[in-house]
Amino acid sequence: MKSKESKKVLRKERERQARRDEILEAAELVFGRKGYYAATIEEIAAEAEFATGTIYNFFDSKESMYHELMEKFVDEFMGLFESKVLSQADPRDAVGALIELKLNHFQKHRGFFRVFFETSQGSRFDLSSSMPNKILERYDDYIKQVSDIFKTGLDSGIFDEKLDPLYLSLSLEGVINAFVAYWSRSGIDEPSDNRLEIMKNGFLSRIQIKL
Amino acid sequence: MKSKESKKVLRKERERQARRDEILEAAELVFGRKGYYAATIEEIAAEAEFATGTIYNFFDSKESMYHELMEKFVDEFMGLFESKVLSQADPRDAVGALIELKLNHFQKHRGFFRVFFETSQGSRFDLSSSMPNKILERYDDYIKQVSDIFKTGLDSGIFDEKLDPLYLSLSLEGVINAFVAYWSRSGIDEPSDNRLEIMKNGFLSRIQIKL
Amino acid sequence: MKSKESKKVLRKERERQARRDEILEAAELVFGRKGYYAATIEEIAAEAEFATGTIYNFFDSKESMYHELMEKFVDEFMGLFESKVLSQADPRDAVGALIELKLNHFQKHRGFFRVFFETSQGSRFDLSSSMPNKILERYDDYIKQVSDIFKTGLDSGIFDEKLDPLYLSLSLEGVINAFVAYWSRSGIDEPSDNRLEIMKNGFLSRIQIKL
Amino acid sequence: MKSKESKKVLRKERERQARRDEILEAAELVFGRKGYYAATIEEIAAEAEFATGTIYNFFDSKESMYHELMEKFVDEFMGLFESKVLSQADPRDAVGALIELKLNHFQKHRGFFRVFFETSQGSRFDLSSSMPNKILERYDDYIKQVSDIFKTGLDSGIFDEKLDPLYLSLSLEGVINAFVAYWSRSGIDEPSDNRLEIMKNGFLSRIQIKL
DNA sequence: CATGAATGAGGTTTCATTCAT
DNA sequence: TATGAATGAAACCTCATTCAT
Repeated sequence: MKSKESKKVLRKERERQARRDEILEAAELVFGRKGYYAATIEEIAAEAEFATGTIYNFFDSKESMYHELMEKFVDEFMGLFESKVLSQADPRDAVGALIELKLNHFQKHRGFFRVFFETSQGSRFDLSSSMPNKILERYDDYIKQVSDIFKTGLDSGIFDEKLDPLYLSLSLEGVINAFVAYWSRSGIDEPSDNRLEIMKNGFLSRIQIKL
Repeated sequence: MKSKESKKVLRKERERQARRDEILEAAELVFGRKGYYAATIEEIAAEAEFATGTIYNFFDSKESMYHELMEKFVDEFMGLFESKVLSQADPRDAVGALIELKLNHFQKHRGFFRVFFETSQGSRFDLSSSMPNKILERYDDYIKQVSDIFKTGLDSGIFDEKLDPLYLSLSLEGVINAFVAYWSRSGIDEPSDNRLEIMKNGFLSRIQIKL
Repeated sequence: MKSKESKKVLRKERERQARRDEILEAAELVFGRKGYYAATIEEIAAEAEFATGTIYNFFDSKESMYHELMEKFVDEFMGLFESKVLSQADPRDAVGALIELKLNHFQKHRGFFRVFFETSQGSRFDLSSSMPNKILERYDDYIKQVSDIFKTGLDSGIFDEKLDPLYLSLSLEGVINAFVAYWSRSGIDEPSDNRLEIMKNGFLSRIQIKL
Repeated sequence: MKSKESKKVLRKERERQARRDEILEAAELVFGRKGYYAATIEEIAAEAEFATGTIYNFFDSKESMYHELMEKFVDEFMGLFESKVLSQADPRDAVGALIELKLNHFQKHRGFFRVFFETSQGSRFDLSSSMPNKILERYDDYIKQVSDIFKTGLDSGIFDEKLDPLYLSLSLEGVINAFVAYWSRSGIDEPSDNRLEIMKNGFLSRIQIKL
């Protein structure tokens, strides 16, 4: 049983974490709206309903806040990638799960997605910082894992043998990104099962062996 | 026959335009290297071998220079799109020509491509400005024209009828972008015929009616 | 006999004073380490093992805390000056006692000595405040008292008559300060009797009548 | 004979240097008035009659400006020390010249002297910066050179043999500093020959062999 | 009184833009 | 037109001080 004192400490710790998360959320919103440079700490603070200085009680700098956000974004995605995609035995299911995951994840982090995309496509904005490279490495790693899924499908004769796994992963990435961007642009918000079907059928049907 | 006076004016005008272009070229380089915000007028001026102030004899502001560059980028692409892609009678040739065009165009403007991509994917960096929207409109217009190509192919039974033209255009965009980004990231430079073949076969073979 | 109530009040008062002193001690440490500006209330609070806000239950501001510290430093010194130096009948003993006092006092408040020195040498850091001037006035007063010691010695033929009392006081100050600074710089800590002898002999032997 | 162009470049260079010097002068004034921390770039800029940003066309940062000033101060002093003091054959003349030099130099840089003193007495304000240590090293070097002067005098029997060279140098430093501070405090400005005599006689007569 | 998170004024620094030459 | 020094608005960040608990 925990002492009163220790409970109090825990509550404080929880509250602190909650405020941190609120700020991160605000930052995601503002970075998503404006991009890294045009976003100002003042705007993030206002969005989070705090004073400017308060932000610095939780984060060291604008840059580190951005990095944390980016990392959280990637971590969350990769966690789900492992649990929902890599766990699938059938490559077709894995690809389907991946499409679903990407659609959902980008739907959820709509605003920030664009900023992420900037950073993952060639190191933008601060070459001196090591973070973008870390992100890129993780991205390439992810691409490799997707390739392995396709490879399994190709080896087992499920997917058309004339295709290259890397080609397939990049294509899948590209197609999903293009659609997400398109839907995001057209301002339609609802996460539609319809979309999911379009993507799955569109992509999967193209690469499977025609019987 | 032109008068001496008018010839002189023309020469001056030509020279002015030449200097403008030099500056734009320098700007493309620097924006491509650093991104919009990290690029400074001073660096652009140095790259163009002019003084800082001189830039403002040709452009109103950093932003307008950027917009013009972007517009030029799009204009050039759309010009080629019309002359090389839309002119093709057979949709298969059109798609092939489009792939070739995009690869070449992005190869040529490698650095700026990233910046363009940032801006074309949703309105980035300055919502107050109307320019990004103009870009977006043109982009959507372009997508529509690509869709029409696919529609023609679907209607005439060349492409698999179960596919949606918009789906196909976005997919093509996405796939090419993903590959360009990947190749750009891996630092391999040579404009390879090989690549062109990979893309053409990879994409076209997937969507044509199997006989 | 004191009432219970009054005793309690006294105890509380004593405890309050004790906490004040702890804070002042911590402040002396931190000011000595970092100087006035680089010292932060947070660091002082941490050193005193209090929360930041608590400091303000005892002091109005960083500045007033600093002033009080400085005043305490001077008060303590002047108290000892009166009891140990001015009480000496023989000017030679008085000068010896003064040298000993300064060495000990600066040894004890080593860190803060530098900060004190900054402030005592002309009005440093905040001209709007009247406090530094009070310090300077007391310092000049002290110099006058030291001069009187020398004057007594000169009048009674103990010190060489050709010397000026003010000259002698300032010289004594300067010589001691230079040595203290030198020893402090070289990092040697031990309060050495040796040093005391060096200073006493060095200074006194120079100014006494040679027989 | 120089070309017109090269003359122009030289003139520009001279003017730039002149403006740099004006800023340094303003900085010396303000640092002298307020100390390093309380001095603001804005105040320095105002004093130099420039806009805030202009300062940064000449100096990298507040800190580097301060360092340059300090270094200039020391360089100038050390240059004169070599040419006017070390050149003296007779140690008595050397000591006399040193006293004169210090009085003049501190008279000239009255305000900054206090700041210099802060920094040379134990490293104040930014321990992470390497400059204060460099200053301290140079100061200790200087003390060593002064010691050598006294050593020469002691070895040749001019000064009283019972004295220690290091003791003498530190004493000389201390005495002069105390006097300069005193005179500076009392607000009397004129560089008086009288003062020079007081110092020379007061110090030199004390340490020479009485015949 | 003690706490420590929140505040926001103020300082340093950058850089697009202007303007006198 | 070309120049590049000067400008000053605006951004990031620190830290003395306040205040609700």
